[in-house]
Amino acid sequence: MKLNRELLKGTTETVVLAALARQPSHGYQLVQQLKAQSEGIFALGEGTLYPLLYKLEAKGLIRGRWESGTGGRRKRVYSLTRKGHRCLADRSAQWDQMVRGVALILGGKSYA
Amino acid sequence: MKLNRELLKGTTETVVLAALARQPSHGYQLVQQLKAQSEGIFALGEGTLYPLLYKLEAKGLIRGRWESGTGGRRKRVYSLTRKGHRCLADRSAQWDQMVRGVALILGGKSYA
DNA sequence: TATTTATACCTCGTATAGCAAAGTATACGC
DNA sequence: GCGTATACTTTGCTATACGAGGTATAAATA
Repeated sequence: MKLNRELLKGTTETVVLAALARQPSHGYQLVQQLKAQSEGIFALGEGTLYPLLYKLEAKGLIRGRWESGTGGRRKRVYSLTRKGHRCLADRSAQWDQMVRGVALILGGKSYA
Repeated sequence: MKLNRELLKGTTETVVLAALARQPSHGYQLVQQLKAQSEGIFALGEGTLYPLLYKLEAKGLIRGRWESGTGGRRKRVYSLTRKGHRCLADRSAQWDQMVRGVALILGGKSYA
């Protein structure tokens, strides 16, 4: 099932923060991790993820460090800052509220 | 708790369809119903709702009829079309998928 | 009667998220 | 040497939601 693009908005930041909270990671890896761990729901394009990472870093929620792994191929590994952890907690709570709000309207009906 | 604006994106259409499925209603009434029924989560502005209703009608998901109630104050009452019911079923399923996907990433942790 | 408040609708400009597409560059297998 | 996978970067596009303003009528109140 292809999800409505708009549905993802606002949650993307949250899932990226959550993924980085579990384990520091770099962009290319994140794209694949998120897709795999969410069973294809969060199949972010690179054009979505990289600008998002820059924004999160500019906001001080994550910090990136250049690493030159095997050979010389550089990659930028991001991890959550303390501020990022606080933000994740907040976003997570907001998400719960959101789910609750939708449930109140949809009211458990299936509409199927 | 003030929700991130972006979080609402994509769900707004769904909750409006769901509200109209329960009971035909007009714009001004919908704004208040949604706010009340969702405990303040879906506090849509009129500048959000009215254009949304026009779009839903243009897509054939809802149909509006002018009614002149008490006195001469006109109001436009919307109800779901058959296509609207099908769309709601689809949106509802997408929402469930979405919630499932986020749960897979956030993994039940509280982050609090 | 005059004024305020509530009802009800309409519209424009702005901010921003996510995406597709294109580009750059290095490492690895064949 | 050549294709593929890795890894990062940037640009332009579309769509959504919102704030702020506007119009107009009915009801309440002073």
